[in-house]
Amino acid sequence: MTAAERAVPGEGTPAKPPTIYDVAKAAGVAASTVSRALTRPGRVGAATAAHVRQVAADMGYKANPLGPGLRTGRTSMLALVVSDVTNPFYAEIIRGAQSAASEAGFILVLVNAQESGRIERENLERALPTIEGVILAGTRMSDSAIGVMAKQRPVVVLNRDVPGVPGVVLDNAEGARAAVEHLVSLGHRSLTYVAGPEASWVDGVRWHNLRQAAADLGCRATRTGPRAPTVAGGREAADALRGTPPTAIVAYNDQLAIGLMLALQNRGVRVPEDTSIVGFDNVYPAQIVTPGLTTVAAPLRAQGRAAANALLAARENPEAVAGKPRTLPVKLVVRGSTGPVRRTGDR
Amino acid sequence: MTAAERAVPGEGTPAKPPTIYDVAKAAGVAASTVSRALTRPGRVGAATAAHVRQVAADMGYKANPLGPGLRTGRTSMLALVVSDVTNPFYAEIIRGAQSAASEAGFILVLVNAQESGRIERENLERALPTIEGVILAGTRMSDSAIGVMAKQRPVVVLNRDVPGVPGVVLDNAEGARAAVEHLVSLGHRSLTYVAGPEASWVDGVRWHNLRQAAADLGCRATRTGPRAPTVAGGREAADALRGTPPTAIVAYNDQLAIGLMLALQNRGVRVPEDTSIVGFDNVYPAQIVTPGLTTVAAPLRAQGRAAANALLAARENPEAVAGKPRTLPVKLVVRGSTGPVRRTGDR
DNA sequence: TTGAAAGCGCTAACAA
DNA sequence: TTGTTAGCGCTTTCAA
Repeated sequence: MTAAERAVPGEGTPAKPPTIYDVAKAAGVAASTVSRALTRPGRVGAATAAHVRQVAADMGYKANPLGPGLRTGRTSMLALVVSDVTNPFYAEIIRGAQSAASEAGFILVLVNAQESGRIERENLERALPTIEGVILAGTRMSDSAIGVMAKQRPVVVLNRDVPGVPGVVLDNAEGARAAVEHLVSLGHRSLTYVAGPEASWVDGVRWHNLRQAAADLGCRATRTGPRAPTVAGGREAADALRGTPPTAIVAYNDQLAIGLMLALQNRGVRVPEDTSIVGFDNVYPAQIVTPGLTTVAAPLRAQGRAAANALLAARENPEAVAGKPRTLPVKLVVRGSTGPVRRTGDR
Repeated sequence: MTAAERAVPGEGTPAKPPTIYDVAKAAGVAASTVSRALTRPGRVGAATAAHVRQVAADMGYKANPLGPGLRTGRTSMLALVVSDVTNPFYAEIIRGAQSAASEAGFILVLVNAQESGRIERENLERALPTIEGVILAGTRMSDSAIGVMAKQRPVVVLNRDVPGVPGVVLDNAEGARAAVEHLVSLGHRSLTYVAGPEASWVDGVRWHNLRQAAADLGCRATRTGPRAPTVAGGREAADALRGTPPTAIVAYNDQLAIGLMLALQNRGVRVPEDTSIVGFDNVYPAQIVTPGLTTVAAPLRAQGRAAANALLAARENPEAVAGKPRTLPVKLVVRGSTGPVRRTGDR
């Protein structure tokens, strides 16, 4: 009986996938022998192994990871938590985590928080017993809640420094410096930072580094916000910028920068002639707006990969990965949204 | 002993989540009683039930779905297959499927094909034994391969008509008609359709309907392509459009339309003054480009939800859902990329 | 109303 | 080298 024959029995009745016992019976050996032949080829007679593998292949047998998972807790599943799947920021992170996971034979469970702490908690709790580790790409959990979870399962945090929990962050200092240097080289002597969410660790770091770099390079830096890290938030920020807008704006992220740019343009402000705008992340839409957005590019996909790999490493050896978060380099991508200062010394 | 105390025992040693036996022992009842108290409150004494629930809550007990999953195959997991997570087209679909799944107490496993049939097959095979059903949002599988899989697990296909497999499609006829009507009302008397991938079911349907609508409304329709359904594909299409571009272009999807628009603008073509452009889907970037893209909006999130719900329904009653795919309405969103014809009768 | 026991698919440990 | 057995966490019989 071939795989195809088994797969299409009556008609509507979904054919159950074959179990290891089906294979064992068909091959005339014990189930443990099948298991060994498939997972530990060395520990079984060559002829038997070949035969078993042949039979298993014919039947289309796939070991159900739930079986051993029950014993060992090894389900070959990882969870990735994002605050909103719809946010392009997560797209490349998801992709990176996905491919690293699947290369290691793992399945990726996507937990979408839908920007709600409650939904995040519910979904994560539901997934938790099933999975072997968690990547927190965007979360509303507190540091202490993360710490508690990290006691139960390996956890890797992205773009956040949670003491005692391994993390992958970006070189925000370098990014801020590059952005300011670029603006200064264009003749800008002051800039306005449009802040993101108040609670955001990254926001604090970015503003700190920006101010630092500005001070070092003789540039005045002011801060406005906080705003939601979205296009809508950017539009609001533009509305709040009454009168003549600043000559240079650095936004918390690309989404905010794009909203800002669109709203300012709508108001008749020319970008970059009147106002230069810089974002962070180099999200996909940044290259699609007109003019293209100058931005501090984050290696998003690499970040996703790094997170998944760190998790897999933590699974093997929980002690090894703790400590300082891993820092990934960033680089400034210059597009059309930044240009030389035109106006001189306005307020 | 409270949940917190159990959660943080030694230090580094990850605390195992409590099993039903832990709860049973703590509550002084049999495991089966715990199970009943938690899942079938009616079939257990009121006092016992309350007590057990209290103890379970204190210990932070969550039933591990893998246990019963082993018996019944009910793992409370659904898989969603997309050809590329990075594609904004899938963002809202993922979100819709995710929320419908999690409302039903299901976990969503994300299978990313990375535009490769091989990777898709590997990832899906790995996930298959674990999951209860599959949503194929974007797949390279053949109709027959899908049919075979549908015999083993409930399957729902998006934007494709696979005989015998439940599906959720868009009202492409209505969409095409709306697009053509809009263009005709602006004075356009001819349009060019830039086709998407050759193998795409949707592409065929869109072109067919477009031609039909154009014929009905006295408009000439020509076709060019096929192109990759991406911004890059759109740029290539623009390059291939030598000489004066058509006065009206309808693209296979928004991505293609955006690439087309950016490349044409780059070449000095004004949109919509020289050329009007219409896309399909109303993907997020469509509202961010300048001018905004006129597009046939698909209820992407609703589609994701509908697919997940159809899958859950199929799980209960496999026979009920087969038959004609469910059709979701679309509507034209008019933005700045379309305008009245300026030039007259150029070839 | 409650408890005891069996079994889901698999593999590790023990026997032969 | 191979087979037998036990047990992972849970629910569902079957008994009490």
